[in-house]
Amino acid sequence: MHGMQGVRGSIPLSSTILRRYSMAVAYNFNEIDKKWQEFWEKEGIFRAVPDKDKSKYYLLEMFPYPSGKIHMGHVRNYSIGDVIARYKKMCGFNVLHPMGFDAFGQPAENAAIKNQSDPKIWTNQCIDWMKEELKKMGFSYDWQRELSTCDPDYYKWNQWIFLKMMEKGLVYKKKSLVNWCPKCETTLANEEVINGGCWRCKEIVEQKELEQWFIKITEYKEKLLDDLKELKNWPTQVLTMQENWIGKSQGCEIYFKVKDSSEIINVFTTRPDTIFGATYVVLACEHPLVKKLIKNAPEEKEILEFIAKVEKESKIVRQASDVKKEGKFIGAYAINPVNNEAVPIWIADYVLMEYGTGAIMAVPTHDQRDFLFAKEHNLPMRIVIRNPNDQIQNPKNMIQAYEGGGVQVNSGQFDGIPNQEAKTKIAEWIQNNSMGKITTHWRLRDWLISRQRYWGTPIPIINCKKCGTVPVAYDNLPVVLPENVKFTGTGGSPLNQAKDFVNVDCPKCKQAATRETDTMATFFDSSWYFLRFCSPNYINDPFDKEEAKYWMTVDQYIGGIEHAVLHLLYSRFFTKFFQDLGMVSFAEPFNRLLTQGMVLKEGEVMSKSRGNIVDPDGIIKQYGADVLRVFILFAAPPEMELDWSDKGMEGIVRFLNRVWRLIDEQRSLDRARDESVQPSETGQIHELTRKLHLTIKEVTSAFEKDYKFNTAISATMELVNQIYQIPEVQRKNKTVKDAVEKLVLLLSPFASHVCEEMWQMLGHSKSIFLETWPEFDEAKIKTSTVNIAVQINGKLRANIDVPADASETEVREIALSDLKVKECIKDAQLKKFIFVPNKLVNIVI
RNA sequence: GGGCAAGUGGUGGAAUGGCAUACACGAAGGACUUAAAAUCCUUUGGCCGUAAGGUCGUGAGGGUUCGACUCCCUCCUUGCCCACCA
Repeated sequence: MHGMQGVRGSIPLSSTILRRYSMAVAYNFNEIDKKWQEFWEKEGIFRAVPDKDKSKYYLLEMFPYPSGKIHMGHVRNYSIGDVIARYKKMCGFNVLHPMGFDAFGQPAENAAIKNQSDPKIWTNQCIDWMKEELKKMGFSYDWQRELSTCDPDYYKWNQWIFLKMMEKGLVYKKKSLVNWCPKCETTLANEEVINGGCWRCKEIVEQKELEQWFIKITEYKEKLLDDLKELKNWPTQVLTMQENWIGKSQGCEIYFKVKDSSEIINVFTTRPDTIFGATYVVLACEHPLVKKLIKNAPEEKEILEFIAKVEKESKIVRQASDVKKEGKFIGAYAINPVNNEAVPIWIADYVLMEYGTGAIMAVPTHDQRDFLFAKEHNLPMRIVIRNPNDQIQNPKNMIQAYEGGGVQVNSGQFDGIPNQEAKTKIAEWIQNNSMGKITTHWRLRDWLISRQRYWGTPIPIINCKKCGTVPVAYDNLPVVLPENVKFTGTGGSPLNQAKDFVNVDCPKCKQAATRETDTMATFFDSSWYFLRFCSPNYINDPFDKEEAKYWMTVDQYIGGIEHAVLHLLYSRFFTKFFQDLGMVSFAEPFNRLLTQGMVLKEGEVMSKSRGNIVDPDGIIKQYGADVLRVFILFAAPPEMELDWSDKGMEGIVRFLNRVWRLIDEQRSLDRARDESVQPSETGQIHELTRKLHLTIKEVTSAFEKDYKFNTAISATMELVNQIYQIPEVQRKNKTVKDAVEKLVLLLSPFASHVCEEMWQMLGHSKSIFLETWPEFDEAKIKTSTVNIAVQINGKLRANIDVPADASETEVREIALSDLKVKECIKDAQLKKFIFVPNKLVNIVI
């Protein structure tokens, strides 16, 4: 799933390693990291076992694509998850925190072509490397639950789910276009099409029609939309993006008769209020009527050439903004049903067959794309909605389309009506007079899962000349990928060459038949892995219903914002499907969602092609895992973009060194500490208690509320600074020792290794993660007086001390008697007195 | 083209209607040291002023409010996603 920020290869050394002077970490992090990683593993501290007596907490981070190297995006994602998992454990929850690998996909196959290797061996090697790095970060995973989607024990269930979907009528085959390189004879991903050419050989990419497998996700469109309301703990931006993606819109189909013909063009529009301004009609090149209408027309040959050209262009090129919209008049006219006007029929590359009905009515005055097209081809225009802010009467004077609101003009009986109102009225009038019908349009398309690739789950289908498409029997799953396949990069899917795989007997008629060679898109694999983690070795079903009942739903899911639509939508769809199968009792898989921002360097995304990758492994070698974890959480709030800086990390080294010295000091004080001779509580010590409770409150609220770990960490820094303000003799005080102990507890989710070590140094024998999270006391935070601001006409003029929770009358008296305030007011009239308890007052004069 | 975000000191960021710049980095000066590192102390938004203090200031412009980084409108810039990368 992750994989954007670079794969194994020539990774430049971090500049940090090359810098001559760098801050030294005060403790032996190599030894400490290793010691505690082994301890956690050996003691099984983070192993998850169902326990009915304990509340469960399922924390999941999006699993990675095994590129071989972890990148800063992974470090960020998994550090955020890890601190939450450790915190929840300390709060007494039974935590499930698993990790696995989204192991199918194109990079393995591309590597196979390049090195003549086996994608399986390559992938497993990458998984080993990556696991090693993840372990070095000290993340609290239950490795016993590790899974890999390229394992037949996993992808067997992809096939099982596919067949179940087929049983429920959710699977079908349809012709669909793919990017095709005629030289390599292979399908290409959008990202492999570079400036319209093949990434490998630069040949111009064509569009080719292939029979492909689709999943009817559209059957679930209403539920997918409605249930978004239930997702109260999802970021609103993700909800909005999903809502737009599903794209429910009320619109209208309008029937245009073709002049001197019995044919009818059905156009779809969301703007029926502009129908009187429709001055031409545009069909997609693939529209079935086009070939009929141009038959025997004088321009037929020219038009066919144009269509052939457009069909070769990739979808990306067709929708790109910088390309000039091209089109051709096809010599026929259509009748606008509302005013019986004959308007020309055009074809153009910017109208897509997949959207709406593949035909549009063009209103150049009120749609910018139509406007540009009409200007380019000198087509007529008519204003039908009056822009209240300008007086343009003649459409020739318009410099762009007016897409805003206003009253109807040139619209027959609807003139003078606001267009929002006219939208419904016109649609109803059209429907009542059989000129069209009101429809609901959805933007969501069915999901194309076919890939003409080797390294994916084989689609469990046998194609028989006699019986058609025959599903593989459940008992015969998994359909295992054949080995010893040649990877040439040409000639279609490598599976076609695997004769033993392809040639089989039809399960129905036992005659010779062929196996389907398309594999599944990897999004299929990742749409249900969160359920598999509940029982990763279960053999009777994709997952054990009882285990899933205990662990699901995922309490906190964390991953990149780039998955806001696709992965998250597919996972929601699968869950609803499992609900309909009676396998789960809930409709939504992820209770709370956190989408973390990208990791940048100097304002640019870290990527191999930019050559600005900072390798986490180098940072771990130089500073240890804790420094990296704390820094990446400190540098920015989780959902924001994070600008990497090598320098900033030295601040964290300094900070952890300061904490280490405090603990070291307390340890030596412990030896000499005399309980009976406690230094007396000074004001500073009293203040420290208050600060401690404030800090506990702040850090706890970061975990419970907004995950602002950057400010949580800065709060612990302030606490440390305050402890250092206390003279060394006073630090013998038990209150200081208590504060230091609590500090270590507060920091342990972040700097886990060194905190375990420090906890031991402070004389504890049990793992810090088996301790209880500290609680704060609101009474200890309260003070007797507060300092509040005095504003005069909104400008800060003075600060005054008032008793905490003082009344307005009291504060007013103190404020008005303040010398500075008096001087500012002089003899001006007091108009208003604004009072915000414990914060400020504003005197308006 | 569509959708979603973000814009605050030299830098990362803090403050979500109430004292703008917490915390950290960097920089400058000082203490310690034979020296360096480490550590500790001081200063650090702009402008005016010796100072007290004043004044401007959160991408630009407008609006709402006693009060706006925060809410509303218009615009600019940057980043991310858009169905075969994952």
